[in-house]
Parts: sequence; structure tokens; C-alpha cells
Amino acid sequence: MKFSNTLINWYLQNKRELPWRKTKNPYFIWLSEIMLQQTRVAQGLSYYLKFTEAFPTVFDLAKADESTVLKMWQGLGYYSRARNLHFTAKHIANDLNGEFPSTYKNIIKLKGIGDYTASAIASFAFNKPNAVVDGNVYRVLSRYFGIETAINSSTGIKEFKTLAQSLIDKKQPANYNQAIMEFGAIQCKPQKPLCIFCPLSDSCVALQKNVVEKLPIKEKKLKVRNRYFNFLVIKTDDNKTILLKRKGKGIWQGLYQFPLIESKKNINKNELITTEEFNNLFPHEITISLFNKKEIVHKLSHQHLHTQFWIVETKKLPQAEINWNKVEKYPVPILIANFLETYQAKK
DNA sequence: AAACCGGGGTA
DNA sequence: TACCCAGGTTT
Repeated sequence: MKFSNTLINWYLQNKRELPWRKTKNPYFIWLSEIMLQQTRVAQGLSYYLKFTEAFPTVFDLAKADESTVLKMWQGLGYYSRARNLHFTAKHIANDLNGEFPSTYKNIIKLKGIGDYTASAIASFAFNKPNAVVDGNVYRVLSRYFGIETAINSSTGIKEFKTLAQSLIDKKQPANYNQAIMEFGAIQCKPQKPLCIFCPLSDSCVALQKNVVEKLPIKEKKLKVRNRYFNFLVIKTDDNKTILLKRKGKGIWQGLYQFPLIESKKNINKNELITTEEFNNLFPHEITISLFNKKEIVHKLSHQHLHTQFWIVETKKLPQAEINWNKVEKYPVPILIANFLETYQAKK
């Protein structure tokens, strides 16, 4: 059977009875869609009942004070939804004569309505063949077709939208959209999906490849932390230096490095020599110069290390116990090794 | 492209 | 704790 027919049949037998599924009133449908953005049905339901009772028409909502609307929204989260809802209610009541736009193109112009919500309203209220793509649709399609494109990449967004649009049942777009989302919410769940008695199990690519739990794929947007490292490359007049072993849990555990002064940003020589750490190391006279005129940015998966190597020349230091011809014996981060290579070459 | 916006449920 | 939820707007 066709993908869409299977889903619609499943939907007609398994759907939950929800108040916004019993109406074609675009105002009610809009209200429910805004409330259900990033929100579970169980959480939004009581708010929907409260709002439709207090504001039975878009004019009632438009007449209310914004603070009243926000107060009623309290606890539902994402409060810009409530502000946009009220703004759009006033727009529809005052500028559009209370008539809700009936096409995707016009619906999406409304504040607080994006691609998903415009498609949902166009199909549910006006029976237009605009396919919805929400979190459920991403999950169902990526699994059934075995699509590994990241759903939060720009190419993934286009790919899934195009696919969803190609699959919609144009004779009953509302039922199809409802069906695929309900199927994703109840059957093809994020965790522990019910594959054992799934009506699509025979042709589900992810099930056959045993990758159901891995889909959909989402790009990890790991936040990169910028750190600013100042390494003090010490050279005593008896040709010794200092290497310190990194302890603790952070990066480079157990490896050796030159004494490090971390700063909030790249600093110049004056700023460096006035740091407390620097003065603790060098009580007496030294000469100091920046080795790399341009900062070296060492990129780790989750950190960008903006690095400056400072050459510090001084007379004999009791802490400086490592002879420069032994430095290469120590395990060091590649960042330090690369520095040593260019530094030694210049000598 | 990425940050931001929230409260709540689930494993 | 980490992930996800009938996403959209702003930068």
C-alpha cells in the first residue's frame, strides 16, 4: 500500500480525540498550533481550553490587554509566542476584517508563523496541499527512507521539505499531515519506537538496517570556547628551561608544556609582565619577546586555543632543571611540538 | 548559520 | 543528565 494511505489508515484507527481536530475554524486551529510549538499535547491542552473559553473569537483576543494574554500564557513557556499571538490577533481583527488568510503564502506573512505553522493551518483549516515538516515528520521520514542527512542542516531542511511535499495525499492533505505527525508522536517515537507492530515495518529502511534509534541525525552544534594561552618559553644562560606536567581533568592531561599564563584575550608584553603569575616566576631581570607575531590558533573540537609563545631569556633559575637538548624527550601537545620545531630550526 | 527563547516529560 | 517536544525570530 502507498505510504500515505498506510499512514492515514493507521491514523483513523489510532488518533487521539483532541478539541482542535473537531473544528475547521482557522482561529482555533491557529491558536492550537501556536500553543503546540515545541510543546507536548498534554502540556498545551488545558491552555487551549482556557483560551478558547475566554476568547471565543479573534476579536475577543484582539480586545484583551497584552498583560492579560501573557498572564493566561503563564507556565507554557516561550512567551514571545503569546506576544506574537496577540499582535496577530489585532492585525487580523483590525486590518483583515477578522478574516484569517487562507493560503500558505499569506498565512506565513503573519507574525509568529513559520513554515510549519503556515502549512498546518493551510491544510487543516483550508484543505490546501501544503506538507508539514515538524519534529515528528523528520523522524518518520528519516527512518522510513533511511535518510542520514542532518535535519538541522540547511540541505537537510530542504531535502525533507521536498520529500514531505512529494508524499502528501492531495485529496486529503489534512488527514495526511495529521497522520504522519500523530504516527511520529505515538508509534514512531524518539525512544523505544513501536517497530514490532508497525504498519510500515516491512518497508522501513532504518528497521532493516537496524539504525532506527540513530535516526534522525542531528548535527551537534558544540559550542566552541575561545581560550588565550601565553606560554613562557624559558631559556636560561646555562641553556635550561621549565616544562610542567598538566594535571587535572582538562585537555592534555599528563602531557608537558611550558609555564602557561591564561588570559581573557590576547595580551601584549606589558600586560604579560604585570600579571601576578609572571612576577611570581621571575623576580629578577629578564629579556622577553613574542616569538610568533601572529597568534597561533589551535583548534580542538570544543575549544579554540589562541596561543602566543613568549621567549624569556634569563640568568640561572633554580626551577629551570630541564636542559634544552632533553626537551624533545618529553610528551607534549602537538601545539607545543610544532612550536619547538620552528623554534629549533631558527636557532 | 547560530543564538535565543521555557517549561516539562522521559530514559 | 541529556534529549525532546505540532518552531520561530533575531543577529
